[in-house]
Amino acid sequence: MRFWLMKSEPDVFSIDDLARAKQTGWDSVRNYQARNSMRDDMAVGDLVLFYHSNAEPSGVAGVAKVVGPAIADPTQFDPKSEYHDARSAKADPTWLMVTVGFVERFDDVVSLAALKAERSLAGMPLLQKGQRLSVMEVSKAHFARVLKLAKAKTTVPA
DNA sequence: GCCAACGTTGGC
DNA sequence: GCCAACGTTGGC
Repeated sequence: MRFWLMKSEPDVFSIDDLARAKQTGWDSVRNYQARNSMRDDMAVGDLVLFYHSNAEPSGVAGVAKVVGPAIADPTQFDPKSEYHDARSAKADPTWLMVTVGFVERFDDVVSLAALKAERSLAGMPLLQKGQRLSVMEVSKAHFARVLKLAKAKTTVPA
């Protein structure tokens, strides 16, 4: 299995929203690299760090899990959606989404500052200058380290 | 609100 | 295919 980090603005959809909803289609991704990760590299059962961006503070707020494979993102076909894409054909959708389920909400967000202060996380893609991807892979070691910083109940399978 | 960094678009 | 202009992300 693989490990991931997915960003969401908590004003739009937070870890608490996911806890209430139990699961959600990770729609509205409009970046090809992120789409390709969902389409080609994510599998049901993979674990996800749920990251709050543009937040106070920004950081990892909990754990989620991939519970459904990449399927067409319905917002691309909705003319009323701000994510509508008139160029996308139903037979060959441009944009995809996986379904993500709730696993755990951390008692305290592991802030970006705390992640940066952790030397063993220095190689994390999230912490590299200029990166803006909303879906990115996390190594097992980095994933486990973040869980430890969060005093998480979730554990990484052996 | 500012702005650095990066992705996308479109003219040529 | 190049690259300038523009749009978006996201920390601060």
